[in-house]
This record gives sequence, structure tokens and C-alpha cells, in this order.
Amino acid sequence: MTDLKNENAEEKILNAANEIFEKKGYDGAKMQEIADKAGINKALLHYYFRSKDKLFEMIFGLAFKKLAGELEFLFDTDIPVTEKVKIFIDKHTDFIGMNRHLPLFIINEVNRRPEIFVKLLAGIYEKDDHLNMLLKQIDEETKAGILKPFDPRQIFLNMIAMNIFPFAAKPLVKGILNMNEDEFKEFIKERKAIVTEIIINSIVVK
Amino acid sequence: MTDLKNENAEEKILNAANEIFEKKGYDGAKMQEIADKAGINKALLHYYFRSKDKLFEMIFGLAFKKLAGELEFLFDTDIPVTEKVKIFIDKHTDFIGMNRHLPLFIINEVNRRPEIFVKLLAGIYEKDDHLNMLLKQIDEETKAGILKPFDPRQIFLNMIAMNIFPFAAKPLVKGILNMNEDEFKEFIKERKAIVTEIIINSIVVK
DNA sequence: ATACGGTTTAACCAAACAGTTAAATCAAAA
DNA sequence: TTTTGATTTAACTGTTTGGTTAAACCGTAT
Repeated sequence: MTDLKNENAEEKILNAANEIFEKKGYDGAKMQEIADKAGINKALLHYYFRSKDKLFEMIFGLAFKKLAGELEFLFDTDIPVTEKVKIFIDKHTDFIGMNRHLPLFIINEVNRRPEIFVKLLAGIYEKDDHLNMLLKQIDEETKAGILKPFDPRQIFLNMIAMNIFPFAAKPLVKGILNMNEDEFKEFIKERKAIVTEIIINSIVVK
Repeated sequence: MTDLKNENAEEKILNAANEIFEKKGYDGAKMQEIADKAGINKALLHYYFRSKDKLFEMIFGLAFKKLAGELEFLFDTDIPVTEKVKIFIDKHTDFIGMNRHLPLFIINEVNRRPEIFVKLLAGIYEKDDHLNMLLKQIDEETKAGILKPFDPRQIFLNMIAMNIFPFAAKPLVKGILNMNEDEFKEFIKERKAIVTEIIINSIVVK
């Protein structure tokens, strides 16, 4: 049972469900286990969320927003692109480090049931103009001779791939590279600078 | 039912089980579905593989070897490191493209039950000398002024992260970047050159 | 005091699922 | 022709699981 802040039942359920769904996925998560972790009983669990599907849908939606929300600052400010990259990698790496299972959870569930993701896409494309602003900014900095021409989609993918992968595959990475927890932490700390340099190098004019 | 090559029952089972375990994971896979896809019945399935666990263990071991086997050529030849990188990215991207679910399957199951992976690690470290040869080669090329000093672990992770991620998260990527199947294929084709350039740039002296 | 909503208890149901069993079938080897 | 091993059929067991139900409990606001 996780009851840090004297939460009410609904919060306790959401926190427990979030943790278990993220770690075990829809199929691996059991309603009884969620109830146990929330410190309540199964009857009350179904009293608040009628079914596993309804509860899952809620958790998945929240998780998706949490992950997507980390991108927002890329659009809002008007600091230079290279600064954005530096700050993004720093913050995003910390965020993923504190939410190790989040990206894989989203990826897995979207792979297995793409429908659940279609609705959420609509929400994303409300921010179409924000995205266009970023693209315009990149275009301008390219014309100004600061950035070289590049495909923002590719660079974006590279950045999040390099950020997410070591955490998503943490036990595998630790095993194969033969690291203990401290060595892994050190390895991650070094990564920030390395990844930042790689991304910066692949977009700025030298 | 998948029966391309007039396989015997055991092969049919292994192929079906592989496909279903990779796509749905241990928890999502059902023995009945595996039997159906293999074109046999549940009784025979248990006749060949006594339990779901035994069958899974077999599939997981094979999958792990398949994935790890793709790395072997990095050690065996003595072509220059930069050449290895170019060839590896080319081949590895093709391989992952044809085995979209393989990496995520391994990562997920190792995350959820790290024990299953401990035994397999032993097999890897028989190849310790192969690995040391590669590290030695890198060291020599660095001293020869061809490569700059870098952490091979970091570069290796970057390489496979960038290779694997777009395929592992394919439906997510297609949705977010608003691509159809053809556009995705084109996007992947362009990636090879981009990723190769990035990795080469981050290891060679300019 | 009582009425009410949140919460517990405990038993229960129906479906899904892994795994078993016994008898029947069938093809090919002996 | 008989034997053997692979395969099917179909019923069955035991367990897990999602979900329900009804009665009781408990604190709090009226």
C-alpha cells in the first residue's frame, strides 16, 4: 500500500493501478493486485472503476499525456534550437529516469491494441500550430546559417531513442555491459553530454 | 496455420509459439491460440512441450540467440571499425525490420522476469575474448590516429537504440509523425545513411 | 437519532485458462 | 498383419480471474 499523502481512495487506486499497469502491462496486471497495492478491496475497486478496461483506459490516457507533456516546452519558448536541445535532453533524461517503465508501457500497449491510441492522437493534433512554429523556427535558423538542413523527424527520433533506450532496457543493458547500479548511474550521467553533443553536431553548421 | 515448408509438428509449434510470444508476450499468449496457429490441437502441444513455461523458455532462448547472433560479425572479421559500423547498421536495420517484435520481446520479458536472462548471460561471456579483440582493435585504431577516444559501450548503445526504436515503436511513430506505410518505409531507408553518418562522426578523427 | 455515502466482508458466479486423460484414428515400419 | 508412435477428439479437473451481490459497518453531516 502506497499512502504518502493521505490520499483518498480514488488517488490510491490510480497510483496503484498506474504502477502495476506500467510494470506488467494490461495482461500481466491483476485487479486483485491493484486493490492490494492501493490498500483497499476488490469491491471498492470496482465501485470506483467499473471494469479493468475502464481503469486501464484512464491510466493509459494519463500516462500518454504525461509523456507527451514533456515535449511541450519545445514549442512554447523562443530560445534558440540548440538551447532547446540541450535543455530537453537534460530534462527528458531525468524524467525518463524517474519513470523507467512509462515509454515501454505506451509502446507496448499501442503495439498490441492500436485502437486505444487513435483517440489520443486527436488531442495531439490540436497542437499542430505549436509544431508548425517549431518547424518554422528551425527553417529560419537554417536560412540564417546557424543550422544545416536536416529532417526534424529523424533528429527527434534519434534524440528520444537514445534517451529512452538505456532505461527501457535497463536490466538487459546492465547484464550485457556487466554493470552494477552505481556504474549504471555513472554511465547514464555521462550519456547526457554524449547524446547532447551528437544531436548538436548533427544539426549545427560547423 | 503456417505451413510453408511441410514442417513437422515440432517446427510448426515453434514457429507459431515464436510469433505469438513475440507479439503478445508471455502473459498475452494463450496455449490454445498457439495450437490453433500451429494447426494442431492442445493435447499435442502439451505432448511436445510439457508446459507453457517450458515452451516459453525454448522460444525465449532461441530469440535471444537470434538477436545476439547479429552481433557476431562485429568480432570475427578484421576489417576497419568504420567499415564494421557501416555494414552493421545496414544489416542490423534490415534484420530488425524483418523481426519488428524481437527486441521489444526480449526487453519486456527480461524486465518482467530477470531470472530468465541470467542463464543466457553465461553463454555470452564465453565470447569474452571476442569482445576483448574488438576493444583492442578500437584501441589500436585510436592510437593510430584514425579514431578518437570514445566509450564503446555508449556508442554501441546509441547505434542499437537508433536502429531498434523506430521499429519497436512503429505504430506510435507512424501515428505521431502522421505517416502511411510507404512514407514509413521511405523514412526508414533514409535513416540508414543518417544513423551511419552520426555514428561515424562520433568516432572518427576529423 | 438518523440518514447517507464510502468502505468492508465474504461469499459467490461465469468465463478463461493451463494442463490431463483415455480412447480412438491413422500411417508407416517391422 | 501387427505393432508402434504420432495425432485427434472430447471431455474433464483445478485454478485464476474479472466481476457481482448483499449485508454489515462506520464516520459525518443534518
